[in-house]
Amino acid sequence: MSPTTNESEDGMLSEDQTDFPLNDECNFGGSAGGVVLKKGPWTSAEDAILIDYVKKHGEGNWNAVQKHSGLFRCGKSCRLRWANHLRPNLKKGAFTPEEEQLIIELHAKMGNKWARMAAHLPGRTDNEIKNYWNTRIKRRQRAGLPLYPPEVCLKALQESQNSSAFHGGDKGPHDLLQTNNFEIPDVIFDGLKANQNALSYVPELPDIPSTGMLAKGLGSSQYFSFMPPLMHRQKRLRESTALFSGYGGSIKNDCPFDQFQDDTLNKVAQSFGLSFPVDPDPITKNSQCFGVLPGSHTLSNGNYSASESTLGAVKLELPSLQYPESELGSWGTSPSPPPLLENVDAFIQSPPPIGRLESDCLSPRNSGLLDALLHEAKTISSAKNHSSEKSSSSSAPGDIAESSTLNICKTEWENYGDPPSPMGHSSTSRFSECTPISASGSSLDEPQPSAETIAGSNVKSEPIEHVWTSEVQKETPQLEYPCSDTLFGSSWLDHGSGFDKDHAIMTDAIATLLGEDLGSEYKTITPGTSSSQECGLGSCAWNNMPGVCQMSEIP
DNA sequence: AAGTCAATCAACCGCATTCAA
DNA sequence: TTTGAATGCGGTTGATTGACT
Repeated sequence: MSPTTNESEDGMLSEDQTDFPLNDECNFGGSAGGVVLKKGPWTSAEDAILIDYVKKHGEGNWNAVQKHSGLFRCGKSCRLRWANHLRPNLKKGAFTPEEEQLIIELHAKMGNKWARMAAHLPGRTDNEIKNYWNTRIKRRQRAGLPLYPPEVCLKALQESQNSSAFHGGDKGPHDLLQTNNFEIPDVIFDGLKANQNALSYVPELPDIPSTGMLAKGLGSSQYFSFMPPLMHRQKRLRESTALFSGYGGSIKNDCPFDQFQDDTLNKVAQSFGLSFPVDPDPITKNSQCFGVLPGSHTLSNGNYSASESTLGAVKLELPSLQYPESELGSWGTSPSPPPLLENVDAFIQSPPPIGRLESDCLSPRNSGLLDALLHEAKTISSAKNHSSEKSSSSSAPGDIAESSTLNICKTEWENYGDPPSPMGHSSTSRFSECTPISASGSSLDEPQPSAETIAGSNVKSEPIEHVWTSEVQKETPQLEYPCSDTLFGSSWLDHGSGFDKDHAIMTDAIATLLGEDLGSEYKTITPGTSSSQECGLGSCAWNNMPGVCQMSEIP
């Protein structure tokens, strides 16, 4: 596309481009010194003026351009034009395959840090990269393809682990793994594994950086199905704060979940940010799952537009969930799921410590990712199950405060979560999407490999455009369901009286949240161990999911 | 050939950060 | 320390183009 339009123009002012109102911040209240600033495409003459100005004065001080050059453009526009089109050494044309690969890798590590990514691509601009990426996302989403090729995930993972191993979580020497301010040391996960039983509670974890998300093992392409709605991160913070301010602020004291009404569910649904890559009718199913009525504005508010609902569209940007360090500390806010289920275990198996509840309750800054999902599930469900014994000392610390009012949440969840097929999307794949994939087609539901296994050569790379479909899952002859001890952490049952109950609570809540289909695929492993009557969730098909509705049957 | 739709790209917009007065 | 301007960044929008029907 030509960077300029109307080459015949003199580049100064044209009637049709200057008579509209100007209202952005670079217009100095609509004009600069009474001069209406021009907007719209640049002309070659304007380019020439700008180039000449920069030659004389150098870059910067863009607001002075208009004053000194007679160019009726605001400083921001000048800067953008220069940076994106006029500065020397800009590389034009399509991205090379190498560049594309690098973009993918960088995005897997950085998220939507276009400027930083551009720094790794000489001659390319952040705008170019951003446009490319957005186009690519749309394309892949439309095709139902995973966002990240498996090899990218693996590479990221390996690099991360190398970084962790050799640098103890410090930044590796390779800038590809350069961390932003939001990245937590990889050692945290190591510590989680090592101290899984010792950890009292995971909320001590700071925000899991999206940056390291893939690198930390959950980089499965399928993972993008859990991508939260993409918002400007500051907006997210603000909005989520506002979103839950009614809860967060009150939760400390009263946890007034009487507010947890229908719109609350909508909000929680938003916070989960669930989307379904190939779900033919995600709106409906999401709605069913989360109690969002079809047609509700909530989904669109949650950045799921009807037109793009299938995939959450461009909003599905995984690693960019990066919050300032100042925002870290509440595990429930973790923007990313833990890389492996064993880390999920660590996240969900331990009861919250006293004093953490306020930040954990309903996870003010929900990631929409699995850990948050699980956490909220646990929180909600715990409320129900503990409500009658909130004073019981057997309850895990923190549960007490959750109890009574959260019960309302659960009730609401049940009200909304009971439709026979809340998600219409295999919950097996739900979990699969949150776990590293063995590209050989083996299911993620297979016994969860260690991070080392995933990182290692055991994992065969798939073609970049590998499609993760239900067929792939079906190829897996058996879904060796990681049972409760694997999926949810053995310590659930190992920690004494409170934990087996929590275990059931947790899984029950997951069932409530995720819907019915999970059971169907697990049924092949432990068939017929339960019937719907066993489940208090009515039509909940989780009855077929061992370790969920039949949790008590797990030894 | 005309109309429609999707892809692409440039530019805009709003917000956050930085920095100097 | 405060304030406001300058700058940077990321998300979004709208125009253009090309493919398809």
